[in-house]
Amino acid sequence: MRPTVKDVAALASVSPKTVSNVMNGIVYVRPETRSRVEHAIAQLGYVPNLSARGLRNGRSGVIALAMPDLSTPYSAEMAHHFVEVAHEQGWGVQFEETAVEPGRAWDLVSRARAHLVDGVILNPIRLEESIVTGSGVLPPLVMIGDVQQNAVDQVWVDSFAAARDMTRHLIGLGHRRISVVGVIGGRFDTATARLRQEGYHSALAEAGIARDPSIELSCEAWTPRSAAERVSSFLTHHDPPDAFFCFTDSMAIGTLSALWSAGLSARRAVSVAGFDDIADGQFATPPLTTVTFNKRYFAEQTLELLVKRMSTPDAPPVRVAIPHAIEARASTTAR
Amino acid sequence: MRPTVKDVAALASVSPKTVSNVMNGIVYVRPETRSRVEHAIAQLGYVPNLSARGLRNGRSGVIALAMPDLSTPYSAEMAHHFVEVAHEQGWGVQFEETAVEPGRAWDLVSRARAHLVDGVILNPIRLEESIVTGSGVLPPLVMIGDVQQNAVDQVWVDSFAAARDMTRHLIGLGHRRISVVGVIGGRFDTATARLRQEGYHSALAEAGIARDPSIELSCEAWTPRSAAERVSSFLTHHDPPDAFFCFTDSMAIGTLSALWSAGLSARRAVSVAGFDDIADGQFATPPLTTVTFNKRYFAEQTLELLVKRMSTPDAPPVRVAIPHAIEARASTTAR
DNA sequence: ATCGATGCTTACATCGATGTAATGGGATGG
DNA sequence: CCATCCCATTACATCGATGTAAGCATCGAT
Repeated sequence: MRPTVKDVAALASVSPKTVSNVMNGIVYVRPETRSRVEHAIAQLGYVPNLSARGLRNGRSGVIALAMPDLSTPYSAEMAHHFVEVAHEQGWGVQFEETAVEPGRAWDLVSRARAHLVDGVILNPIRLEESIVTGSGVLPPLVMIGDVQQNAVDQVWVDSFAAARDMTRHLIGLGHRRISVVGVIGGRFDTATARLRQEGYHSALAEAGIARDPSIELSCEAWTPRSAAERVSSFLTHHDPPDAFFCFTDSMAIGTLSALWSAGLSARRAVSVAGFDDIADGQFATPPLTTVTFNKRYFAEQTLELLVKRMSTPDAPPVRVAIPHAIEARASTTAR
Repeated sequence: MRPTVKDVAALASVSPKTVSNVMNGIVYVRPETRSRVEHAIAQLGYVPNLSARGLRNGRSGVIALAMPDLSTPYSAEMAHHFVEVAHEQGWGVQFEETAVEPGRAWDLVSRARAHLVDGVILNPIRLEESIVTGSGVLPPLVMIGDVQQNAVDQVWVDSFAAARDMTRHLIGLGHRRISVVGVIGGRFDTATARLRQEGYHSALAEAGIARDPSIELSCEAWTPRSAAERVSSFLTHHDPPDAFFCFTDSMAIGTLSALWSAGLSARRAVSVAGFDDIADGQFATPPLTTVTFNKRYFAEQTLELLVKRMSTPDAPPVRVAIPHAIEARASTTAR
């Protein structure tokens, strides 16, 4: 049977509350009493029951992180940083995946309200209306990503500006016929895709390049497979463009693969750029030019917002933009 | 203020316990009463407080997953499957990373004992003696990976056999001078590296090929970067081998990158094989030959063991091996 | 020596859900 | 029409930690 405060108290000949005082360290406890209690704790191997503590003071010390799909390298890197930063501050992190089925995000928010988690970091693909307009009070919640809303705190990278900057970069290298991979289309429509597409259009416009819908390629999913298939089928019917700007590194990797299959060396013939700066992008062949941002900083800012929100639930929502930059590597070259 | 069973009970004109009975569904409740209660629950937006429930019946409904580094594609894919399988069975999953600092795994086990999690899935790199020999009772615990022990349940892929099979595959393609990447050496020493190295040696021996320590390359970490650096420096001093067998796909990707930088096309000149079958391996250039296994099945088996362990803590430990296979792709070709 | 103040420690109630044992109402059979 | 049994429902206690307010020393000052 696991020892409780009672057992510790009995062994140390004090009351349960004194044990609690020793552990929480807010109230002053005589040094001699303290050491007796600490000794008893060590001797019994006592560990506080967090369910009981959570019930009593309404905090579990756990936050939830909801991402569309944990298995993608991008999500994994973000998750890594969130777990690290949270851990350093004493938080546990519980995971959810939201892409698997609709409504998952809502489940999660419910669980938050069930007090198993004290707050939620949510990365929606689309705006789940149910969350923001949901009946009742929302748990402390920070959204990450591009979804446009102003009901809750949000941390994001400016997809529009970043996509515009990347397109400018490609234009600066002398490319004119720049294909984009991952635009909205078919069943696929996300805030992120929309914004990146607009950023691309904006850069084209300012350079006086006409849009060509036939080289704006949509994918069923933002995966290497989907991009590879789309680009392959494109290449069988069209001349290769000067460059491919893929809306994620994963799709860029798929695109490189498709070019390789088609016998086109990305270095010589066609530039390829990505977005997200995932670790493996540096080791693609050739190393991938991409949009980078400080993921660790992103996680820190998000957690800071979340913790603030916990203490001041009624403060007006805040939006924080994380700076981005173009990381030029060998996959994009001058024409 | 969040509604409680009491509020629901009052609204439905029943007792709190009846509300509980409706929700847990074990005791029969008259349909009319049931619907009245359900209506009240919906109307109030009632969600049970899991801390309270956890306190009362000693279960939190959450398990912990501890992996060395969540940001690697391999860990991410495994994590994805664990989260999915667990979710389907109603479990929440809490994450920990163990590679960051020694002792992290032990913290985790403590937290388990604190009843915030009902069980732990642990992927150690080395055997943390403290865990198995640790004082007191262990929480329900399943280890995944190659670490040799027989104190607790374990699920694993037979690294020795798989590495032997892959080496046989390369030998079968006509390769004789087969370099391995990721062997133990320097500060780096893991059970997995050791077993894969032994499997490699075993296949060499049965083919009558002499071992050549100068082509057994150790890396500081099992990352693309580390492998790329190691292989690059190797290639500046030695002739390229017939093939590289990398102990993970991540290292294989780094190796491909190094070969590319050195101006060697992996397709024509040098075969490269990996291990783990991460998603991006298929989209490497060329697509990566690798050791594959059913990750979803791995997760299912692990969770099954964990749940069994929860109900029968004193049953003898079990070890489950997950079948593996060689997935031959374009990165390995006949000589 | 007594009063008051200071401050460590204690008893008790509480958080919310649920197992246990008792209660009450209704149906059935004689 | 009454006794009996059955079963849905209820009152109460409980899980473990901790806030609240009372209690009890000890010490200093008058």
